[in-house]
Amino acid sequence: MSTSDAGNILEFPNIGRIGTSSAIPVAKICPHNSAVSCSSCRLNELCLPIALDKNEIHQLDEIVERNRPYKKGEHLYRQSDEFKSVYAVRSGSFKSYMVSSNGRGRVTGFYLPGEIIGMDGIASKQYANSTQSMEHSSICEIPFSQLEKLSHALPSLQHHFFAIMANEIAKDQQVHTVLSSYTAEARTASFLLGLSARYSRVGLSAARFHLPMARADIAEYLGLTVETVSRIFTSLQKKGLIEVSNREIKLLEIESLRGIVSAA
Amino acid sequence: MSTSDAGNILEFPNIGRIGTSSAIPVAKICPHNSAVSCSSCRLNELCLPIALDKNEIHQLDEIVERNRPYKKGEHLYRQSDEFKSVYAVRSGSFKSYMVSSNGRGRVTGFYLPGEIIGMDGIASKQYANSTQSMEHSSICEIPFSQLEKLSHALPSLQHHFFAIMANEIAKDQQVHTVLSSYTAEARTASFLLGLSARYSRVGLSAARFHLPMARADIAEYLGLTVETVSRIFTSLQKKGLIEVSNREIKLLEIESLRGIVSAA
DNA sequence: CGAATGGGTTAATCTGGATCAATAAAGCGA
DNA sequence: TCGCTTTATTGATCCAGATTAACCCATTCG
Repeated sequence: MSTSDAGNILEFPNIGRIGTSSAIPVAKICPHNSAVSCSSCRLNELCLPIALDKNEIHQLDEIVERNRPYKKGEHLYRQSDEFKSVYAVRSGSFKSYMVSSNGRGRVTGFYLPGEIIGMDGIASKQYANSTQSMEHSSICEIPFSQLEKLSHALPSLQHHFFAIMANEIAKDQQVHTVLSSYTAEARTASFLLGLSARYSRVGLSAARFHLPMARADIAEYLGLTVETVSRIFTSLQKKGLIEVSNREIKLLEIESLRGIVSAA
Repeated sequence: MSTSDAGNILEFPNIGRIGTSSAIPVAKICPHNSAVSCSSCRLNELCLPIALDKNEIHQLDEIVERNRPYKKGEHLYRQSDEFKSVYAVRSGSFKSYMVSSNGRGRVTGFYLPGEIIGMDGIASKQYANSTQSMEHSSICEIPFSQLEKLSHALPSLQHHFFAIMANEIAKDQQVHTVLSSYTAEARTASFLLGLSARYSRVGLSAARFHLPMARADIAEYLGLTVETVSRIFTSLQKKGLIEVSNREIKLLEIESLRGIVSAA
C-alpha cells in the first residue's frame, strides 16, 4: 500500500500506491519510545520522509515535534479547533469522527502507524473532525506552516505531500463506492482486507491482526449497526473465511474475501 | 463555498471554505467561447488563480491549455489512463464514475464551473475514475508536472493547491457521513442544498437551477435507486419544499430542507 | 468480594428502500 | 413530424438490515 492510507481502510487494486514508490521495503512498527529522529524511524520509508534523501530528511526532522504518548481515548484535536499541524502516527492507532446533530454514523476514519492525520483542516483552517487515540499511541506532530515552507524548499517533499493528499482523495472515492453500493457483508470483507493490507505494509502479518477499534466503531464507519457487524463476523467465521476471537482476527481465505468484495 | 467543491455536492457549515478567501466576489459563469486567459476569466476568483497576483496569474496562464469544447457524453479521461493533467471546468458540467465488477452505484462526483477535476490520479499516476461531460462543456487543462513546477516557484499557488486538495478531502469525509447514516430523504435534501450552494458561488441563483444530471446519476451518487430519488422529489414537492419540473428545480423552503438534513 | 459498566453476541420482529412491473413523457434522429 | 429510445414517475411487493430485547462475559471499582 501507500504512504498514507489514512482515513479509510478499504482495499482496492489501483488505489494506495504512490507513483514514485516502487518496491516498498518492509518495516516494523516502532515502539513508543524509539524514533527520536525520522532518519532512525523504522516507518520512514512509509511516512513523510519517503523519497527524501538523507539531507532532506534531516531538514524534515528539524520541524517534527515528538509529543508525549497519548493514552487510550485522549483527543489529538477536536472538531473546530484551529488547524495548526498534521500528525503522523508513530505507534498505536487513532479514529476520527464527526459530531452530527443526531447521534448516529459518525466515525470517518481510522489511522494506523505511518499514516497522516489532520489534512481535512488545511482548507478551512480548522479541523473538520475530532480525532482520538484508540489505544496507547505515539505521534509525530508536523506544524503545517513549517511543512509548507519546507515543501517549498524541497520539491520532492512538495511532490510527495501532493501525492499523500491525492491518495487520500482517491481512497475516499473508493469508500464512496463501498458505502453507496456494497452489501453489509461486502463492506465488512472490504474493511478487513483493507486493514490487512495496511498492517502488512508496516511489516505485520496480513493474515492475522488485532482490531484496535470496537465493533461499534466499525459499524459506524461502514454505515451499519453493531449487531450486523457482529452477525457478519460470525457468519464469515462459519463459512471458514475468517477466525474471530474478541479483537483478534485471522483471515483464512483471503481470496474468498476478495470474491465477496468484487461480487458486491 | 470554496474554490473547489469538486467531487461532492453536499452542504455543510465548515467545509468548503478555503482559509485565505474572505469575501468571494460573485462571478458569472463564462460562456464556452470566452476566457482566452485566466486573467480575463470570470471564474478566476473561484478557480486556481485565487489569491494569485497579476503577474502570478500570467505565469499560470502560460501553462493552461484551453481545449476544444466537449460534447455531451464525451470522456475527459478514462479510469486507468495515465495521469497527466488536472482540469478546471470552464462551463458545463462533468460526472466521474468508477467501473466496479457489478453494475451498481458508481458515480463518485459531479463537477461544476470553477471546480477542479482529476486530482485522484496524482498519487498513483493513473486516473482512478472515468470522467465524462454531462452537457456541452469547456475545460481548461493544466498539465500537472508544470503545475507542480509553478507551485514550487509560487508559494501562494502551492498553498492554494494544498487547500484545494484538502477541501476535497474534508468534503469527501462529509459525504462519508451522509452515505453512512442519512435517510434517503436527508441525502436528497443535502444533495439539493449542496448543488444550490455551488451554483450560487458562480453567481447563479441558489433557489432555482437546472440539474445537469439524470435521476439515475443522482441515485448512484447517493447510494439510492432512481425510483427512490423520484419518489422523494415528488414527496418534497407535495410538502411544498421544492418545485420540480423535469430537470428544473426550485427550492421553496431552504430552511426546511436544512432541517431535514440536520434531523438526519 | 459483589455490583456496576462496557463490549459483544444472538434471536424475533419490523421497516425503509430495493425490486419488479407498468406507464408516461421527453428528447432526438431521420 | 413521426417513431424510437432514453428518462422519469407511480404502484405493488419483498427483503436486507435496523430495531428491540435478552443475555454473556470481562473489567474495574467501591
